[in-house]
Formats: sequence, structure tokens, C-alpha cells
Amino acid sequence: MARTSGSHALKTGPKVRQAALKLFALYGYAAVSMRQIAAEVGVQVGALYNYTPDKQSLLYDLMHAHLTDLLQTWRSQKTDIAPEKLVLQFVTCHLNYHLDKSEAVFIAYMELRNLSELNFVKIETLRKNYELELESIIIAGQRTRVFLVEDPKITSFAILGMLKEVGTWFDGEGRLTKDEIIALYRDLVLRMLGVPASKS
Amino acid sequence: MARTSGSHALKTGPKVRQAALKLFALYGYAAVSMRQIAAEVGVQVGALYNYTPDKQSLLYDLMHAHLTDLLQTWRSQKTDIAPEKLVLQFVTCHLNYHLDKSEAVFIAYMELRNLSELNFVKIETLRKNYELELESIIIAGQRTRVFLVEDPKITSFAILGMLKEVGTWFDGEGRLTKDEIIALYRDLVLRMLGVPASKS
DNA sequence: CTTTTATCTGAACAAGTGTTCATATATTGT
DNA sequence: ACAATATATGAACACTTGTTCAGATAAAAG
Repeated sequence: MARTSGSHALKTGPKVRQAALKLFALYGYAAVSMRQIAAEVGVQVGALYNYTPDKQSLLYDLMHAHLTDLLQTWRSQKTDIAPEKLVLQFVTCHLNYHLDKSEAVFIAYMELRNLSELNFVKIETLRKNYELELESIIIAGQRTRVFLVEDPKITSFAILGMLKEVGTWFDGEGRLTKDEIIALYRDLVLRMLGVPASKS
Repeated sequence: MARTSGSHALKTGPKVRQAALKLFALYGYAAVSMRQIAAEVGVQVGALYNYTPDKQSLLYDLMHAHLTDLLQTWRSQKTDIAPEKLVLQFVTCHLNYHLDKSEAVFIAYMELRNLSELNFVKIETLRKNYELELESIIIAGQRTRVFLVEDPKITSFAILGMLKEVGTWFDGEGRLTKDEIIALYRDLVLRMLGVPASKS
């Protein structure tokens, strides 16, 4: 026997995913060819098929990895119990993640329609799970009357939409730092939830 | 002389744009071929080039028409002067438009990166103009202290992002009617602007 | 050093791409 | 009816697409 797996595979594999991530985010899945990805990796087209059965799986794997990572990140960070603290933790975690890994986040939002039907269902389930984290916080806060909301589902959609938008303009070189932006959005979220402004 | 323009042209031209609108919204610009558009119209590929010089212009024209229509719609509807009334008019107008013409709206958000550099600049200018309408309302309200906001630009981004999200899930068949949804968002916007809840 | 095998190349495949154009078809004004 | 011309066809163009695979290359195990 000779050559147990992993002389170049452990180097090229990640490179392929990274190249696909970058190019998909930049030009869109449908507009990027396997040859472009190969060129970015520094390899011929055929070699890509040692790391993905097809182009579609490449997209799916990127989105799946992102969403499970996002969910795991949040679940490992949330510590508070009180809804008004917990929701601020969520906003902070969410924005930090989205501003740091903007490419993966962008793809996960934009390329849903390029997934096969089966893959779409799986990805949508993951996303729903994540979004329900926020909704359940809002419902909990509504029950204990620390949040004053009319419709928890709409409110959670509204908050998530608002937070999503940040990724479209933040580039780390603007007028505000990441932490300043996060502070502004934490305040906006509290207002949306009907939490009186803290007297600081 | 014979045949002044417009026997089929006035029928096929709009059909082409409508087919492109539908297909671009459904599958994305890059994933839709001129032959698919032709098939949707019920015509051969070559005929499309009587109505657009190329595929790129088809996309640009759709986005341009949408954005000028949106801007004009808003400017013809705004009547109030008081910022707290005006901002509610904006939200209502924006949501009504977005929920009624979701395909055009969707394309205008999603297909920016498929525009040529020149076309991109033109479209971005139009969008900026529209978004500045909201920002200027917020600034006006901030000056007269009817709005209590920390950062008008971020607040307007947040509101627009929140409103944009609605188009991704509203399909007219959900739990809430369009007017109920608009009412909820009007309330959320007032909260974000620091306007005390009206006692009704 | 030799053998084994993971990895990569380079070429090929059939199908699809946007665009062009000579030719045919309808429709309109006279 | 005829002439003029706006529209549509259908084939062709050169090129790109995702995917496959026999064969070359290189690295590790014996």
C-alpha cells in the first residue's frame, strides 16, 4: 500500500471551496464557470472533480457549511436567559458573524434559487431553524411583558431584514466602526421591541 | 410607403420585457437564455433583437424602468409636509409598490452585479436618489425633534432593509392582508424613529 | 528502489451560449 | 392589386458550458 489520502487533497480541497466562495459571491453562481474556479485555484478543470461531484454540490456544501456554522456559533454563545439580554446577544452575535463572513452570508441569501429542489429544502430548514431562534426570544419576552410587540413573527422578520441589509454596504472602511454599528442596531432592535430607552 | 411601425411591435415588445421580467425574477439573469425568453414570448430567438440590442440592455431597461417608475410614483404621491406624516406616506407607498410589483423589485435588488459598469453606475444613482428621499425625511424630523434618532443614515438603511425583506415572503396568501402588514410596519418605523406610540 | 495509488493534466464530448443575417412572411398605405 | 417595409424565421457563427476519462505525474509505503 502507498499514499494514504491527503498529500495535496487537504490543501486543494479547501482551496477549491474558498475559490468558489469568492467567485460565487462576486459574480453569482450561474455566472461563474468551473474553469474560472479552477484558474483561481491554479489547477485544471478536471481536478476539481476530485473534490466535488458537480458544481451544484459545491454550492450546496458552501451554504450548508455556512448555516450550520452560524447556528452552532449562536448556540455556543448564548448564555443569558432574560429575553431583553438574550436578544441583544443575538443581535451582536449575528452582526459580528455577518460582517466577518460576508461572502458566505451573501451566497446563502442570493443563491437559493440555484439549488436543486432537494437541496433547497434542506437549506431552507436550516435557515428557518436559525430564524426561529430570534422569534422564540421575542415570544418569550412578549409573554413576560418585557417586550411590547404586536406580531412576533413579523417583528422577527423585520429585525432580520434590517440586520441583513448591513452586509450590503459595510466594508470596514466607512464612517463607523463595527462596534459602533452594532451599538446602533442594538438600540434600534430594542425600540422595535418596545423596550424603554435605558437611562445612561 | 407602407407599414408605419407598430403592427406586432407594439404587442411583441412589451411581451419580450414581460417574459424577461418573469424569467429573470424566477431563475436569475445569468441562468436565463435568450432562447428561453423567446420561447416564453412564443417567437424565435432572432426576433428578440428587434426589441433589444442585446441581453444586457434588456436587463438594464427593466431595472431602469422600474426605478424611474418607483421614484415617480413616490414623488407624485407625497403630499404631506410634516415629517411624521410624510414618513408614514413613504412606508405605505413603498410597501404597496413592492408588494404589487415584486418581480421588478426583486430583479433590481438581485441583478446589480450583472450590469455593465456603466449601466451599474446609472442604476445605482437612481436607487440612491430614491433612498435619499427617506433619509431626508428623517433628517428633517430630527431637526424639528419629532424624530429621536442617533444616526439618520443608518436608520434609513435599517428601515429600507426591513421593508425590503417583506418582498421575500409575502405572497398574498398568508395569515395577514397587505394592509395589516403595512400597518405593522408603519408602527415599527415610528418606533425606530423614536416617535411615542399614539394613544388610540 | 519499486510498487502503489492519490492527484492532476489535457483533450475530448455533446449541448448550450449570445448574436447575426439572408430570406421569408405579414401587414399596411396607396 | 400592388408595392413597400416592419417583423419573424431558421440556420449559421464562434465560443463557452459542465462533465468524463485515459494517461501522466508525484508522493508515500514496503
